[in-house]
Amino acid sequence: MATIKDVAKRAGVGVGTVSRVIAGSGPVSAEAASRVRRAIAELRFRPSHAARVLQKGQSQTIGVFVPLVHGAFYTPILHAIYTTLRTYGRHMVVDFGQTLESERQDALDGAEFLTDRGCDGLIVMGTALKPADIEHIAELQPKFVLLNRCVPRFRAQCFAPDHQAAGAAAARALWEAGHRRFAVIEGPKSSLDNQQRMRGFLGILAEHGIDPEGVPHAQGDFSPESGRTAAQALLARGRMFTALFCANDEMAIGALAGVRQAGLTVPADLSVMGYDGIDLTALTVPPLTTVLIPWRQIATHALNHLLNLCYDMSLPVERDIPAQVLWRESVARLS
Amino acid sequence: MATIKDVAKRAGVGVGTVSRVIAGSGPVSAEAASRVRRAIAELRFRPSHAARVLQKGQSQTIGVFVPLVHGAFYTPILHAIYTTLRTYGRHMVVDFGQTLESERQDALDGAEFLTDRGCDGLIVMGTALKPADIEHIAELQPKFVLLNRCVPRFRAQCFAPDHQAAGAAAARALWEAGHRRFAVIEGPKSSLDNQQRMRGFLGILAEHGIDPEGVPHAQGDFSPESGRTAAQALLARGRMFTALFCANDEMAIGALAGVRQAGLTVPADLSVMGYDGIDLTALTVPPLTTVLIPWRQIATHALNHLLNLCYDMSLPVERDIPAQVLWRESVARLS
DNA sequence: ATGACAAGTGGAAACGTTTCCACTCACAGA
DNA sequence: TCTGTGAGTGGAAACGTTTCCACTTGTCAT
Repeated sequence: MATIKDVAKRAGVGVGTVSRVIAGSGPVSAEAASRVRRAIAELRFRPSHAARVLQKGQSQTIGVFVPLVHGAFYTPILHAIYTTLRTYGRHMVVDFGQTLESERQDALDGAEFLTDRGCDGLIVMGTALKPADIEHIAELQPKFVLLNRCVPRFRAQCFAPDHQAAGAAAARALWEAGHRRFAVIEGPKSSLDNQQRMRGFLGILAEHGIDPEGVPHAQGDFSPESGRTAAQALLARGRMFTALFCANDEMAIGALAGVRQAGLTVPADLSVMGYDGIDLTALTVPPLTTVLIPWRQIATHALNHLLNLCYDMSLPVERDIPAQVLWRESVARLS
Repeated sequence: MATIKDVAKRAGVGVGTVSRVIAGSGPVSAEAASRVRRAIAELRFRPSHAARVLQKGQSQTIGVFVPLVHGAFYTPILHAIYTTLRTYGRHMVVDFGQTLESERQDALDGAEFLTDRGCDGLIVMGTALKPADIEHIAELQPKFVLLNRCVPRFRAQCFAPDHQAAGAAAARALWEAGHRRFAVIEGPKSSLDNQQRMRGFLGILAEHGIDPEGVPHAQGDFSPESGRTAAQALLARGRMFTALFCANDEMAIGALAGVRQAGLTVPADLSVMGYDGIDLTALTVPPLTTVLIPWRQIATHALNHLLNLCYDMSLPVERDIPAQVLWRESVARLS
């Protein structure tokens, strides 16, 4: 591989000049510049990224950690971040967790990995992170934002939807449609955002005099398959409800399959409601009513904040983008 | 940030000794080793990845390019690669394309990006790549494997399923179930693997005396939404077929929705068949009959080959893992 | 005693950049 | 003619590792 010295020699200039041509910094005569550019082309010279990072201590790269690769939830967010980053000429390196159970350790490892790679800033997703974990991340790389997790200590760096309000909105929509008997499929206990939306949902029911303890619930792990089995388990106990609220869309999609396997039809026999608003919900059979969380926007604003932090930019940063209920066919209007 | 020199000073040894302790190479007395380890812990020393790569010319990292992030197809493959890599203590850096149309340029850019980052080897997915593109990649980084694309020049580095055989298997299954009138939803023209499976599919029909030209077909872009509109377009021309074959599962999922919107029921009125065997097909309504392509295994074997290339390992490498038809409920047996 | 050899060690050189400083011109103003 | 200025330039130093070579010790066989 050709180095900057080879280029300098071939162009008959010093290394400083070559560097200036490449970076576009400092003054270079037009004649020298063109000789350098030719030499670069002839030698197929590509600057060594490692040497650059070592020297400059900057890599123009943002590191992103997401708890899972597979599944339909995280990748659109990744895509939004990636697209934005490209428009600013920056790069992205991603690290993934393995399972939801190992999320905490994975996130810590991921933060180490990404920091070691010279990332100028970090975006960390995950709701199972304890405050101590976040302190640890902050120590590794103070320039970071948290997605879907909020801790007081780093409030300014936290970007998360109001899950409790969104859960409440779901309950209100169902109630207004005439539903009075409910069941829920929860996400994993470790997921703080799951707890929040369930609190919001059950809180509204309580306002209407329904004891949260009396609401049948099953637990899944956010995967479609877990939604299917949870729905079947719920139905096996007897059909004591008209509306089934799921903690995320993927489980709701599984629930749709589970309900069908139980010989029931959605929404004639049972209504199903999801949460998140992933694209696929528009194309299920029947199309899924869900709560649209503006994940892409939230991620973009989190990224903007991080870019401001890392590169002294002044991109607009908005918080509190509201969720909204997406009415489709999987919920019957009983009234 | 503490450097190796700081550690050496604090431990009262030379930098060489510290390096040997960290790498576990060369002889070090137990006493010196423990002093070094303590100094490392006290100073919270983390070796600079950039300096290492610069010095060693190796990064223990494999770069992966996939044409798209979002969508359900690529991420399980990514997950499989990632998991395998971790078991060998290696890392992964991913780069993504933006759209299917820009795949060629994206792949080239991706290969540059990943090579610059010091990746020891590359896995490149994408079926739109021309031989010249691949030459270009080979020049950048000779240690690479191609996933889902085959060119004679680099035969040993190519890992792809036999799409033609798999397409033929789909047609045979449909024929044996008694179907005689067909329609297809194709993928984009630029996708070579789409062409292959269609050739396989239509070839079998031709063997049974059906003129491929007479088979109604619509075109999608592999996305669910495009499958929905394609199905509707096909149906709008009149229901002249009993079985609809889709070039991938995501379009098939969309087709399911499209058929429903047209007021028809799957499989009573119309059978739908997918291709790929993504996990979600087990949970659609109705569950989707599809051709299971062993993507995870293919990816793993491609990775094994690459690891052998990069790190002188001797992992087993298998090719020609057969596809198989996954019978579910979306296809009616007419006979 | 002497030589051979291995274990253990320190530090210089090298990896390929960027940055900074010192230097040379050419030219304008006095 | 001299002086100041700024454009243009070359090259040394620095970034933080690994590797290699040279050196000191200690042990063992002769």
